[in-house]
Amino acid sequence: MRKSKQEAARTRERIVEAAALEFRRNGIGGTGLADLMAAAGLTHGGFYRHFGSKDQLVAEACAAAMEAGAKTSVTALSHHGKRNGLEALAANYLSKSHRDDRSGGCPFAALGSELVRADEKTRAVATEGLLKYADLIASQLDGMRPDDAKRRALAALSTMVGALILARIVTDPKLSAVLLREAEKHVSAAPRRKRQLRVALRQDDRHTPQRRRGQ
Amino acid sequence: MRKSKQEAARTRERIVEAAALEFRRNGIGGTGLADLMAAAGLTHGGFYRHFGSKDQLVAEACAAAMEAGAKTSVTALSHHGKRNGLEALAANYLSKSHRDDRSGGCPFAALGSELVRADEKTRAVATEGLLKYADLIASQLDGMRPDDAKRRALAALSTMVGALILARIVTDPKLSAVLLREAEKHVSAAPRRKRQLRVALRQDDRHTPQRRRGQ
DNA sequence: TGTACATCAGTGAACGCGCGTTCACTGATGTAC
DNA sequence: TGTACATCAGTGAACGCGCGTTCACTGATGTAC
Repeated sequence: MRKSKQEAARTRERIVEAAALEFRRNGIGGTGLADLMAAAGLTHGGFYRHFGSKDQLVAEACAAAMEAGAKTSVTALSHHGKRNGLEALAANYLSKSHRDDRSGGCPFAALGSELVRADEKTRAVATEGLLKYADLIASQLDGMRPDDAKRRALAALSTMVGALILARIVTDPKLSAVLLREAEKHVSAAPRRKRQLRVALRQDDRHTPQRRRGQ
Repeated sequence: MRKSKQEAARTRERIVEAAALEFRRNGIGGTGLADLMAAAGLTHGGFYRHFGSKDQLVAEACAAAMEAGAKTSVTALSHHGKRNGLEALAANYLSKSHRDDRSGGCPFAALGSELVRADEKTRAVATEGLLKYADLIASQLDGMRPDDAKRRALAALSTMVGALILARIVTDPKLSAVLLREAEKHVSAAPRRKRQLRVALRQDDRHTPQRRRGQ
């Protein structure tokens, strides 16, 4: 029953992809290797031909989920309409469809409190993914100094992850929707508001010439 | 070996309190009933004299953790110095000591992604806790219409929960600190900024008489 | 290029282990008279 | 108030179960000559 190297490599990828889905759907602790291998179309015995332990798969599946999440966001960016990039990202992330699709969504929201207790390797992978995602957000914050943008991106990411988790926990659908909506407003409005404030204050300092003229 | 009703009631409370700690420390799935009963100074056999199932304990422990979390925040409010209430709450929640004390901290941050998969009863308890906590935050947002305050409180809570989870996952201590700091700035600065903006715009509309005078 | 042999991907049974849950038992507490 | 009995909090062994992991086995693939 030996398979070719090519086939074996494809099998391995299939296991990682199935794991990335199943871990996010049922949690890491809630997903058994037998179920997982079955989801990849295999029996559980073959698992250790590809991975040294479940923990190793966890790290790889986490990396795959991070990659997929970033890809989804890039797609959301390229497909958005008149809104700016940050608003498009926030609207996509804080949508009801994302809330209701745990297995295909953000790994931080799906696995957050399990990742806290994961081993060093997995947490390092998650850290790298977080930085990549933050950079993606920061790249959409034009008109800010790069390090300001990055810091603001981290705050935006915190808000999005927190809101998505809370929106998934809550039993009241209305409250769930409010959580998503308010986070979206908060995330996408803040930078504009800041700019607006800066403008307002500058006009104030300089005595708002345009309005003066009209007065 | 029968114990008096009073003693039994105290035992029950001890189990719930131990569970509230252990679940947050090791996760719900990661905490066995035997460990838990041992932590309460008992053997595991007696568990079912007090609870119908582990799930029932999960719901009660979740409620207890919510209660404790709210209490901590109220304490933080009463002990704060010159800062306003929201800043005191955010500083307390987003402190390194909270980050490093999972077992005594916010249940949403400690159990977030496990609560998503918890049963209806537990999620209802969590929902109630969330609303209580949001009200507490909202009560510190003076100068806003009550429903605006409540909505903003939900966004602030999302940011705090998300930031704390991410700060706990991340392997880089510097990044962890930045996550906390930026979230704190974001949460506690936003309302003030908004007020400032409103003031600036109003002054602008009314032609800022004071500044004019000095001009 | 053809042959003989080693490799190893995948199967399915089995391993020890810890889990949630059950149960017979103990003996102090609570209750009925 | 005292006595006899039922209750039941807590113990410790045992239950079936699913977990991660191991292993003997199969047979197609890869390799050495």
